[in-house]
Amino acid sequence: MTQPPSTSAPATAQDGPLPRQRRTYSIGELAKMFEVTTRTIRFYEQEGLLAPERRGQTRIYDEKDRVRLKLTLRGKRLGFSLAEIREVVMMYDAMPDGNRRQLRRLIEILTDKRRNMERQLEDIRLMQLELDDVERRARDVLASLGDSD
Amino acid sequence: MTQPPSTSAPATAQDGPLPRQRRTYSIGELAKMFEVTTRTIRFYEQEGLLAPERRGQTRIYDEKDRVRLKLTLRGKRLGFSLAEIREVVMMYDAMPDGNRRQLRRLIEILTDKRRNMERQLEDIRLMQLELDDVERRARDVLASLGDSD
DNA sequence: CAAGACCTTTACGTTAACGTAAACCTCGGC
DNA sequence: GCCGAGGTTTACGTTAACGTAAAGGTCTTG
Repeated sequence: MTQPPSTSAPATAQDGPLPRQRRTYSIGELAKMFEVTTRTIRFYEQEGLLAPERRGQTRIYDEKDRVRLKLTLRGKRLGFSLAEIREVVMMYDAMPDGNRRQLRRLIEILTDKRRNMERQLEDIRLMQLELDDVERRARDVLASLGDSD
Repeated sequence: MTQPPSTSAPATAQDGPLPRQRRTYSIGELAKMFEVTTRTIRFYEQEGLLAPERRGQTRIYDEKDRVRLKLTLRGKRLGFSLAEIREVVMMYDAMPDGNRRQLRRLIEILTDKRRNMERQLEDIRLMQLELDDVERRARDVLASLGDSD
């Protein structure tokens, strides 16, 4: 282990309240924490979504990196491409000294994403109804199979 | 969504009582209707998600096919793979004469999907908050840029 | 000092979901 | 008769998002 064995991470796969003291993480820790491979994390860096510091060769991730990874994975679960995620993330970073055009563009993108979310909400609602229906039918058939088989 | 009723029945002479209600679609019609390419629709067939009838070489889609395509595309928007979608669709079709094991398996899958939906709902909620936050900041910066730029 | 355990880079492989192109029918209209 | 707008098959190409393997560095622990 390259890390000080002070506190072993719980590896809950979700973000939990981790000890305030531990401000940095190794790539392996993050990988376990979010249940992804180290390859994935390195790939995200290569795609410009993460930029951890280095101690020698070794990557050192801090709280900000961890949050980014979390947001990235959430975006992925919602079907965003890494390119889309990067677009927002990078613009967010460039915001403080962004010019009007960039900011308007960012807001435009956000509005678009929001519309996307709305549609997904509706899709989920409909899909849930579908699933309910199918399951109900399945249970009916199963019940009707009662004593025969 | 509702298109002019262009029944693709040739309406040749020798007309018997044409089954009203029996609307059919060409592949091109469906493609336009859902804003996908014909390639996509053929691909879905190849993957076992659609099974249109044929008149000669030509594919003839009916109402059931259209609904299937709609559900498939909705599933896709929610991040399901075609394999996952097919799994549910095929089990649904095989339901009537399915055995216990198959039905239980189907219900199992459905429960899994439902969990998936729940998580997505939460993800969307969180993502919306994120987007709100970013947009608010962006607007703040934009406002503070008031007279300078 | 050797063995693990963890990290690194480089680079080729894989899968899903189509895109794209070629080469071909077939039909209704001018 | 031919033309354009549809349809068809076959088959190779592409992209995103990693997987996987090789070959090697650095600790630390027995």
